[in-house]
Amino acid sequence: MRKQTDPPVCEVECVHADKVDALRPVVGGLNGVGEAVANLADDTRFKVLYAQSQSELCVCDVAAVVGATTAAASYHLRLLYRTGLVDYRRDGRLVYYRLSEERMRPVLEAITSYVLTAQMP
Amino acid sequence: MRKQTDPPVCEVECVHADKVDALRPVVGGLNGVGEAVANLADDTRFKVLYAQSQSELCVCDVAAVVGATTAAASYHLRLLYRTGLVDYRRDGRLVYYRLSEERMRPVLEAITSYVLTAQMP
DNA sequence: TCTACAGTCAAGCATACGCTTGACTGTTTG
DNA sequence: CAAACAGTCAAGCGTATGCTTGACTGTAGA
Repeated sequence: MRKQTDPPVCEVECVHADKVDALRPVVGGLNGVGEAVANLADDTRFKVLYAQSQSELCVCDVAAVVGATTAAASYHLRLLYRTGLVDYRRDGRLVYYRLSEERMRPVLEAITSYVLTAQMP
Repeated sequence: MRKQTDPPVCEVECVHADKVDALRPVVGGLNGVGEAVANLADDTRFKVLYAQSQSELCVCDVAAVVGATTAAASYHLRLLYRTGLVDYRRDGRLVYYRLSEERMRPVLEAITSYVLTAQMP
């Protein structure tokens, strides 16, 4: 409960209760969105994931494509694997990763499209 | 240049030069994608931006919708404004923010769709 | 003019993150 | 078996980030 002496904070219903009431249930369903998006919120990691949405690649190739060390590439692949976005298979000395969460593909496409059109003149 | 004594790092062309060569130019065009996505990579900030893609809102209402203090809402709105994603207008004591970068809308839709379908049984 | 309120801003804290480093695992080849 | 190599992992670093706090600005109404 809020005390009378608490700092002024707009509470439950504020200036436009209609809009707020309409939006709150929808926005409430977005819990966890930040964590989901965080998997893409880094240049190197986004590139890693994008590359694998295009082609199955070994760690070594991933590193070459995104311009990172194999340790850094492995670090990002591990994160992506732990969150279920990529899967891997071992073939001799090589480990091949690929996108396993196909539902992520439209997100990748929307973002790449956004970034590429941003560079237009 | 790499010295012979450097740690083993897969360099320019690695195991599958064809795939690497095909992907590198595309991936190279994605510089800055992490910074762009970082604007969405937080629960509160994503909700703030999503709410404004649906309706023009004052800071107070934004705070109520996402469940944050006005200071926190203002903090996120400032970031979004500085990166050009939202704009604002003053009306009396209230400040109304709204989505100004319409190209972001498909990205928001793709991500919300991804998050909402993820919660399906 | 005085009070109240919406919003802003800067300082500071606690935490999280990306990457390097160096040691280690597992596999192939001589 | 030994050497070479792809990849993994944990520790540690510098830095960035989200949010609180408290002071401040600008506007409205009594």
